[in-house]
Amino acid sequence: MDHPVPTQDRLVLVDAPSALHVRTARGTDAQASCAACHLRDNCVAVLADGASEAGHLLVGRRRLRKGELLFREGQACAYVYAVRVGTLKTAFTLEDGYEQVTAFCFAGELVGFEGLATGRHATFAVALEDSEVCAIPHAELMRLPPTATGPAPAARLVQAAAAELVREQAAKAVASLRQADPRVAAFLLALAGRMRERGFSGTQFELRMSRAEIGSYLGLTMESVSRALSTFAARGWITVSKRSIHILAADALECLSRPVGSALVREHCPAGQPQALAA
Amino acid sequence: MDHPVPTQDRLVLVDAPSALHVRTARGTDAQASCAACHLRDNCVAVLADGASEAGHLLVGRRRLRKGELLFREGQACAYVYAVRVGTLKTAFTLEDGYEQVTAFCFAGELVGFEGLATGRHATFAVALEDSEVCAIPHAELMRLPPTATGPAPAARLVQAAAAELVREQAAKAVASLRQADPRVAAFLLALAGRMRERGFSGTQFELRMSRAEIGSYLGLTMESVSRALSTFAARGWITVSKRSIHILAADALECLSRPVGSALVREHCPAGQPQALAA
DNA sequence: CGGTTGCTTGAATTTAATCAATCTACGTGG
DNA sequence: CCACGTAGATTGATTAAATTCAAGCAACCG
Repeated sequence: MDHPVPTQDRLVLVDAPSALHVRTARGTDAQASCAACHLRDNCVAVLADGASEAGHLLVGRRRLRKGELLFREGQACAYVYAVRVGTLKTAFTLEDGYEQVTAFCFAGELVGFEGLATGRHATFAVALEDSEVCAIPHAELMRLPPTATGPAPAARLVQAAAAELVREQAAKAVASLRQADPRVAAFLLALAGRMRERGFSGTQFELRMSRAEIGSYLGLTMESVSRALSTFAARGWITVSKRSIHILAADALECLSRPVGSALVREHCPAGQPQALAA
Repeated sequence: MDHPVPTQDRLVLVDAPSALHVRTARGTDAQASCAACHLRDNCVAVLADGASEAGHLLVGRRRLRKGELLFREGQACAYVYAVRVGTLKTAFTLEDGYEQVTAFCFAGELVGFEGLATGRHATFAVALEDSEVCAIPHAELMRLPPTATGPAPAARLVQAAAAELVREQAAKAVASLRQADPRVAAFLLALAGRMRERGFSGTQFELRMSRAEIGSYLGLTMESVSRALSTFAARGWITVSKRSIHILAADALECLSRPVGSALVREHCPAGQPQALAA
């Protein structure tokens, strides 16, 4: 059975029209306003803020300990989640019990989107470290009108969905690379880029996921991932110590990860100007 | 420069508040109402209809000849397209000039979504056969209020985006399978399923894309795709003649395509079922 | 008819998966 | 406090598979 609100024992949600608040059982108000959030400029879910003045939007926070589930496969989807702190992964279970990792989600990114398709989550989400998320009730969000400062939240949600789609397509392209090393290199670079976007170091960071999870995500075995990392380290491109990564030669990785296409000719676009929407 | 409307020389769009019409230069009105569309029940873009009574929505049709581009990479994205007739592919160009196919789009499906992320298309779309699409101006669509018959078009757009995302994740999972045959099997089954959804035969159909395109999509070489198809045919699971496919043993394909993880594997197919390529 | 495109098939090569052993860090319980 | 078990990671040897290179075939088109 699904809970109307992802309450944690000590977390109670209240309607807060002008500023988003979460009242905890401790009696303190956890500031849930996007305006005050440290992710203000990077969070996709800022869509939920600003809009709140016009309507009633209950945005709750939820703290997750490492390994804790945010939602499961098949669970009714009432919320879209914005990661505030930490890292999650989403995955689905294959018939043999093996799990296929579909995404890693960092602070400022949305999770649980896919559930909007059918109203039930197609994947499950797990915290890879202690994390905190904002739970945004998407049905209510969709009803909110445009704000003075921007388009309707719905539009921003669509935009976020499309961005997610693009990211997914890019990830699929990486997984389609035929060799292991380029895939891992591309993975590292993508990770570094996302870190940098969030204001963290793009050259030195901690992997929050296991080799096996990376492997699942990339379509490789754990061993292949490990070997690729070792290879990069042996060439002096990175240093690896357990899950701590230091990128020394991003350009070398970049060069390696550069996709080399399969033998597919550009049949439809002969040299010169590709034929398009006739002017 | 981008065009406010994807006009074709002989296609002129008119505002039609109560029913969506396209006036062609020939002077005839092409019925563009979703209500009268043969895809009525299957088209994701029905979201554009019904809503039209409340506001003004210009929906244009565009006919594409085989090989013609619907939009290019980098082009400003003013429309989301619904495929009415035919098949398209979307792809992006890799640095070496080869193309990475991201999706195949059949009648009743949406194309061009990814452009909403940044306002510019991340992929290009090409007709794989003579096709016809509806061009839906998404900015206008987003402004439309909820209809009597259902939620706001915006909500349905979000839903469609999420569905697209789920599809993409599933496709990525297929591309992550470590062997070629399961990938091709999964591809065939997915294709068959989509055909069936549209009311076509799920066992006998025509591939609209080349082996190379399938390969790009699946992360395989053309040769591997060809070999997989030959193998299936040799086992009597399908018949292949050029691009015509006849599925004889969907269950065998199903069993083969069932994703198998690495270390956690415990198999899997019930006794009697073809276990793998072992004859 | 000759050239092109797409597809199939074969043989050699390259590469990742698999199987297996080892090592470390870590938490638990004696 | 330390032995112990476990989980994650690394590395090596072997095997299995896809890619690559190459040849040939069939359909199509100007």
